[in-house]
Amino acid sequence: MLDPRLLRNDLDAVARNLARRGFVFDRGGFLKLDAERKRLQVEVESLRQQRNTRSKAIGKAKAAGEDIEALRKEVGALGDKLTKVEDSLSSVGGMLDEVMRGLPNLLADDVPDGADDTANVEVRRRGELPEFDFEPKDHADLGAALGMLDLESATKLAGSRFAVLHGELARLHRALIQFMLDVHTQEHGYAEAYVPYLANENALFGTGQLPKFEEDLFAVGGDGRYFLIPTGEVPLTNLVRESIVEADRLPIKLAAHTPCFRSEAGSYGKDMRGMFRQHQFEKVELVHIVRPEDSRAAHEELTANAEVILKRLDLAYRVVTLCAGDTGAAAAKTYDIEVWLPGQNRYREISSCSNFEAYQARRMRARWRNSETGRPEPLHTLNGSGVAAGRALIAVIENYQQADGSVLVPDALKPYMGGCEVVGGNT
RNA sequence: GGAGAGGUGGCUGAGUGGCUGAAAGCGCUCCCCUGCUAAGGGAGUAAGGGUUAAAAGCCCUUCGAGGGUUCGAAUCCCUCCCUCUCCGCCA
Repeated sequence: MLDPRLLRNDLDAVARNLARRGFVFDRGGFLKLDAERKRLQVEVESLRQQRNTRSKAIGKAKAAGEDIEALRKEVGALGDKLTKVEDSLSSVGGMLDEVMRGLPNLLADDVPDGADDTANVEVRRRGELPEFDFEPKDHADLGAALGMLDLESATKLAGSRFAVLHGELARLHRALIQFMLDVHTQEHGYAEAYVPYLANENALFGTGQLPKFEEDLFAVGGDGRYFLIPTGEVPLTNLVRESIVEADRLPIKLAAHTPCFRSEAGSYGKDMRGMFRQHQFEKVELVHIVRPEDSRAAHEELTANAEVILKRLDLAYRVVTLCAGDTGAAAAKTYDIEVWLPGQNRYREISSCSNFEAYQARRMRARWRNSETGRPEPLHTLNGSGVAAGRALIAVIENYQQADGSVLVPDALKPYMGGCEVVGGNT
């Protein structure tokens, strides 16, 4: 959500910023609704004040043993009128809320213009592209040949866009997760958390998945209204929902390994090969909760923390700044980290690191106590994958493949592989 | 799943129809006192919103959530959510 004060004071600037995303803001409609809201609210409050004081007068008169019948009638009429105006206010207020809730975040100044991912801007490249003296295969072929990536069984068990991993490949996947968690908690100062994999509507509203992106989520039946989390961001960030964090507790840096569930609605036919785009995947998520003045630096730090994982795995990658049209609705600015996949002969997204500034915090009512003003103010939230485990597995398979179809275990993962140095080395 | 108890400010905890946005205590902030420390004295200390360019002031709302009764609800009624205790079940 945006600062309502900013909307009132500098509507044109807000509209101009949102237009960069291609979002058309109906300024006239907003102004009309807001003026109506203001008028009704002033009236409601004035009527309430009258009712309150007259009701107290009844109490006094009654205590003094006076006749209160006339007063009671007068206040009763006041109450009827109040109810009517209140109804109008809540209807106008509801419309206004809907407009407010539907507004995307303001983009940071340094987000490049552009409509889609072709306009994203590369920030840096790291690592050497691997060279093969044979024709490299992609992970789907390699995994199938190893007998360790079993998409047919996954289809039988659940459907398309699921995977079953076997043996050393399953272990390699687990090793990646352990490795990433260890690096972030032991070297980057993140506190590890274990969190629910189901979230309620409030939590999903807080981080911005609801109400606009419900079709991307899996809903779960049962008494309550639950959804499978699409990312660990949802439980981690919502830890500060509806709370006021004392300044000396900031920054809060959290890391968690969670599965992620995405319906991938609207992506039919896209990335159908292998396990690149799945309904279920694992991820180590990093979240920062910071003071507003620190969020830009935290964004760089968070992104660098995720990059360390790829550096340690000796994987080539690049970092891109998403352009205006490609930046998610809740984010002010996003860096995507793209890892080199020899099987696709290009860089593909393996992490997305975003600064949400106060957007999620306003939706969550997550505040910190600013000692300079003494007031609770929205804090800033950030998150990024550090990194997606399923895609990291793909990257390792494709980058560490050998001519015979086996896969070398990267040095960084060896401590987690119980002596196994080559996946498929015995076959 | 069965039985019971309960959800009040940062915390503990009073409060069964009006003078209670809320006693008291703890914590915290500021001031006074004290050579330091400890102890003591005083004042302040919820959030959201409206009015305002902003503030001050004034006003409205909020005692788990949502409805209802009433001139008036933390207090009475209904529904839901959550927490705790005991029993059962279970990894």
